This record gives sequence, structure tokens and C-alpha cells, in this order.
Amino acid sequence: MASPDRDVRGSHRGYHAMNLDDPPNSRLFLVVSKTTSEADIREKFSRFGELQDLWIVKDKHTKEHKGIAFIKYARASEACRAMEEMNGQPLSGDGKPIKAMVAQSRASNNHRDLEDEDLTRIFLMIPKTYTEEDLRENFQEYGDIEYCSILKDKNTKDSKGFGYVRFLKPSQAALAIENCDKRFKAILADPKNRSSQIQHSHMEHAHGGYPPYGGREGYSDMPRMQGSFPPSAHAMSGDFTHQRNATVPPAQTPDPAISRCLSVAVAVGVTKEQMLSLFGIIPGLEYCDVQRDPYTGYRFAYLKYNNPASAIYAREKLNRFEYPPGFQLTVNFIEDAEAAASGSNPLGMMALQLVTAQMMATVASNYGNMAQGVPQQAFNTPKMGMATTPTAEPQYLNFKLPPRQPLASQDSEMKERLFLVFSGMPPSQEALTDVFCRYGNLIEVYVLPQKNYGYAKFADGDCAKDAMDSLHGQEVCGVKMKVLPADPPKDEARKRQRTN
DNA sequence: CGACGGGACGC
DNA sequence: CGACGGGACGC
Repeated sequence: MASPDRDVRGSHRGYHAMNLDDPPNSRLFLVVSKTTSEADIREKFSRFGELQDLWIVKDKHTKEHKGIAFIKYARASEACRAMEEMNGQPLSGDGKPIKAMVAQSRASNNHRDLEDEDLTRIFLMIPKTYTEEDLRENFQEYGDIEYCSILKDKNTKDSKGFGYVRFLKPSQAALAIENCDKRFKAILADPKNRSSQIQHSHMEHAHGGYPPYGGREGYSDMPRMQGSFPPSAHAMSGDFTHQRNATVPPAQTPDPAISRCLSVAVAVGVTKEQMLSLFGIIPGLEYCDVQRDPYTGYRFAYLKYNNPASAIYAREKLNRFEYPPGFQLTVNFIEDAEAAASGSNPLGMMALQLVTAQMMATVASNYGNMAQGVPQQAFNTPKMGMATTPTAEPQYLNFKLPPRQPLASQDSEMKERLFLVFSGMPPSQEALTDVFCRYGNLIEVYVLPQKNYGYAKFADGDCAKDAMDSLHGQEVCGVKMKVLPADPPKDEARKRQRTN
């Protein structure tokens, strides 16, 4: 018979246990025939994802079926897919097409129908050096991109570090928001050009009502003259920015766990095939892939041998090897995360993602050091385009730091936060990152703009304590630094997420 | 046209 | 003393 109802059984419990607007746009408003039952809806809608709530609106007293239902999915992408597939389809016997639309948030009293235009454009923070093409290359994996645009200073043309990506379908934008690197801080963009948009509703966090708008004939914010307009999959713009990979630092020798897996920081344009032929010289190579950090654009290869000896030998022979000429490979051991996931395919996928995240973190934690011993001019070329522009830091501190350690994943839970105070102009974020990562499990360190203090977030309490014990009172780049346990964060309501 | 549900379980 | 980051689109 029908599918089991494990998720919706006892929908009242669910209703009270869950925030209906979390995540935003995960709820659908259905207009159906008055004869449609819960079972009818469940049968048709459960295939799109985890149905967390299902409710048919009935008159409070007469219990009359009003031809309206609300369903909630775990994810906005599921809700959007269901809408895209089911809107306009007949559901039950009478054959009348139903309506399926993303529901307005419960907090909002606005009942304007949400249009695709409201749901297909995302807004995100990007490195200042990102181009529209970089954005496209990073986000096309989530769907059909209509265009990418980056906000730029009118006069200097410098990127302001914000961008927009317009997808063709709401589900694609939702997938991008759900799955892209956290550093993008991607959210659904507020619809543009909704004339006299209510900017400041009296309601606290409601985003206020948008007056109705006319017409769906194309979106008015579409940049004219977008280079690669039709959504296509020619990502070969390999020319993005990786000069700096030519200058990767020496590999971290100290005591990385010996494993069969290696990461290799590589230059722009290096292909999987090239890596295969290079590392395939050593017998036992069983996996090779070249990937790119979606945020920084760093490119690196992931290699796995079928035995540790081969991996050790490969690193021995190829670390700092010049390839291609003029570029030095940086080869490091990384954890064999796949071993932890015993067997099955989905687990293998997760493991690979873990490995990937770790590699990215490793590269990220290395870049602060990349400028060392490198001709400064290498960073002044217009094509440079990395996330940040490090300045040469001959030595951060007056003692020898422990070896670099990979950053923790951006998703990991913060276990400890340190409060940093500088006696003068704080060192760059890159330098600080490179210093604090040495104690392991660093998530992020940042300094508040125009201030002399900042925070270092760790995914591990012991690592944070190590960092504090070692770094408190030290001079970093000539600036005295205090490192103290941070007070609990001021709990302001959550970062704004548009909920309509 | 078609917009919001009473029932919780544990400090 | 030193306490909480960065968010919006020409006309």
C-alpha cells in the first residue's frame, strides 16, 4: 500500500516541537479539492523529502474542509522540488489541478503568492577577488544558472565582496544555499525592484510585506551583457587566480599521521590526468582526483595509495617537486577518512567529503604562510585573485611555532572561543590564522573592523587552551597580544534569514 | 478563488 | 584596561 507514515504520525507533536519557518521556505501552501485527504497528499508528496508536518485546514467549528493544506519538509529544496513537480497537477479524482506554492512564513501576515522570482536568486559573500565566472564555476553544480553578478564600486570597480546568483528553479537556489561552503553565507536574496518595498516594518523581525508586483516576464535585475549567458557546463575557465599555488609553502613534515592518503596543492590548470601520470609512477595508486576549494579557489589533488609505504615514498619523492616547471607541489598526508566509513556507497561519499573538507582546511591554513620567501611581485599581478592578499611575514613570533594543523571544518561546532586583544594595529587575519591553527581544530579567527580585539573559535577545548597558554602575552608581528577565554557570545537573535 | 492547527512529557 | 564581523542591487 502507501508509504509508511513514520514522519507525520502524530503531527501535533511535530507541530509543537518544530519551528515551521525553519528552515525558511520549507513549507508549502496547497490549494486542493475539498475531497482530498491527508493520505492523498502524503502519498503524492512524501517522495520529495522528509514530510515533517501535514495539515489540512478545516473550519474550526463546522470542520468543513476548506480546500487548503500545509505541508512542511525538512529542507527548502525538498519543498521547492515538490512545488515544481506538483503545482498544476491533478491530485485526486476530480482531476482539478492543485496549486502548490511555497508558504509565507507564519510570522508574516502577508499572503502574497511567492513567485519564482522570489526564490531563485541568492545573495552571498565572496572573496574580493572573485569574478562572475568564478561564481558560476562554483555554483553551477547546484543547477542552471541564469546569471551571476558581483557588486562593485562605481568608481574603482573593486568588488564589494557581495554577489548574486540567479538560478532557473527555486529548488536549485535552495540546494545552493543548503550545500555551498558556509563561508559564502548564502541566503535567498530579497527581491529587487519591488517598488516602495516596505523597508522598516513595525514588526520586530518580520520582513514585512511586499506589495504585489506585476508580471513574471523575466527578471528586471538581469545584468545586461553577461559573458557566458546560457547556462552551460563549460567550466574550463581554468585561468582563475592560482598563481599563488606556485608558491605554496614547504610541506609540513612534523608528525602528520601517516596514512595512505595525500593532499597535493597544485597550480592552476593541473589536471587529474597529469597527477595520475605523476603519482602513478609509484605503484599502488588507487584514487586520484583534482578539486578546488569552492571559496578560496585553491586547487588541490587528493590521492590514495593501497599501502602506506607507497604514500610515504610518493611524498618523499614529490613534495616540493617542480611541476609544472616553476611551480612547487606541496604534498601532505591527510587522514584516511574513507577507512572510517566501512564500505557502503553513501558512507564513502560522506567520507570523501570529509577528506575534501580537511584538505581544504589544510590548504587554507597554509596560505597565510605562502608569501614567505616569495617575491612580492608575485602577489601584485592583476590576475592574482586569491581570497586575500597576504603580505610577507618573515616571522610572526619570537619563538618557534608548532607545525601547522588543518583548520576544523566550517561546520563544526564551536567548543571554545578566545578573546584576543592587541596593543596596537592587529596583524592580518591571515597571519593570525596561521598562528592559531598551530594548536589544532581552529575554526576561524577574526578581528573586528577598526578595533584592536578579536576572537578565535575552536572546535576543541584542549586545543584552545593550548593556544591560549602558548600565545597569551606574546608578540605577533611585533604587536603584543592577550589571549583570554571569551565571555559567552552576546546572544542576539539569529543571523537574518529571509523568511518572507 | 485560497493563508495558519488546542493537547505538549519534563529544569 | 579590552567584549562581540562582513549583508544589497545606477537611471
